[in-house]
Amino acid sequence: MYLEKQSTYTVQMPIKIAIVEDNEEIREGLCVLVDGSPGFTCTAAYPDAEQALQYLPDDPPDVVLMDIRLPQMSGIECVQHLRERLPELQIMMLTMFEDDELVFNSLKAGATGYLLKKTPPAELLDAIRNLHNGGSPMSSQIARKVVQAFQQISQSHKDTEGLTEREAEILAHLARGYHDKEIAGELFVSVETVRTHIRNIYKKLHVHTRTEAARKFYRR
Amino acid sequence: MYLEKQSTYTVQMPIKIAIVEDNEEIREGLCVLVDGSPGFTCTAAYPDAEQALQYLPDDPPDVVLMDIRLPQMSGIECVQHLRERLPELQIMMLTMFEDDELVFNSLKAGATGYLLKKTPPAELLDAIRNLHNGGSPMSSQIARKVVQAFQQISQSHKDTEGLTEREAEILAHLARGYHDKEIAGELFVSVETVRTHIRNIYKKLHVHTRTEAARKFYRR
DNA sequence: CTCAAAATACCGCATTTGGAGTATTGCCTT
DNA sequence: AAGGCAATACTCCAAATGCGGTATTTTGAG
Repeated sequence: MYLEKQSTYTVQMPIKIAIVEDNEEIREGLCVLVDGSPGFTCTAAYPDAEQALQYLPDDPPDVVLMDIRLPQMSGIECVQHLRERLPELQIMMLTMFEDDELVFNSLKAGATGYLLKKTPPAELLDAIRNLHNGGSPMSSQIARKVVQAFQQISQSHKDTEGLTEREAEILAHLARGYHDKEIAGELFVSVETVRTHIRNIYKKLHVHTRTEAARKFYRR
Repeated sequence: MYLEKQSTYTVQMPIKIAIVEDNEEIREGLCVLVDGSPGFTCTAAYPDAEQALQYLPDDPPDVVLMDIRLPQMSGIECVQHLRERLPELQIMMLTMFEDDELVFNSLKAGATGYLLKKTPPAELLDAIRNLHNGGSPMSSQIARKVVQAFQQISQSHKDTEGLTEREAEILAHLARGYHDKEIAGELFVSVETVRTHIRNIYKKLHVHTRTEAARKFYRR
């Protein structure tokens, strides 16, 4: 461990925050809240995605609070573009809705936090600190959605059930694009054996080509 | 809305909890904590995965607190098996470590919560309530890991960039396991055209077989 | 020990695939 | 008008694949 710049004697570098929100009341409210809290400073506030994209890169903040429903370009698109230009940027979606699609699309676009607007001020500040610290603050309800999507994607290898160990092994190689010959080499058996296994795999999975088999292997 | 059984006049059905943890001290501690808290009841506590699998289905709890590091069968395997038999079961991993692999494998296996053992009792109880209520309690640090994995999986369709529209269309068909002939039929062009496109796709994606191309299409 | 399943291996044959080259047409952009 | 790209289409050839058999050896459960 070595001493970090700000820990020498300065209290702490405040977390620089930018806000993208079309509703003036909310935007001002957030700005006042943030600026009035020790350890935070609001460096900019934009009423739409276009202005954010144009001016925000000139003075990149640490954290962006982003509304989803914006005029013209949506907050999600805005996240996508911001992330391309400023990969370090941490973005917290701040929205009225807990809609599945919106959550997923926001995360896919590159947001790393997702809170509802009704979140109490103290919690919001906690969450921002948290986000800046490498966490992904979100309600456990939202976390469940993410976990479920994650499970759905990761799992469903159940289609490969019924295969023997060896068959599964061969399917795994096949799915990576190897030729029969290469698989045979890897597993130290003859090509004919591999071919026999593959034909048995096809029967069990009810497919007729290796690409279909691979598809089942990677399933969705 | 209709009246639920327990809401008629009973205070609330306590949340039934089972514990799987090899360390006797911790196991007993959790048991006492849970049983001593209003709204919770500990219905069973097992020192290993085998006993949990054998006896737990006889009297299924609402929530299982599962240690990962167990003698013999690991907690993660145990989750997998429990989930197959009792799909309704909510399982919270309770462990010393915040290791990426362990988190992912736990979630893949079917756990929906993940907490560290150092979590204070009050928070633990909150989290259990939360889990039982459809949430996925986890620290925001762990949530970040999940989000990142999610993003990695969801994204990365960038590999198919550079392809023309037609090529992308053909790749999509190819990846579903269609033969050249079938693709040609679908798109009303000759097989030869399809073959030409496919060869161009191979060049652009730097692959040599359709399975590899499909792999890139489904990317991870 | 015995039976069955799994893994190994081979033959043969028709089809598909991968790779190379060439050519025509239409559509942009300059 | 000219050049470039995309889409279309064809030929030839070698290799890989899919599908039908059959057969031996190993392994594990009863």
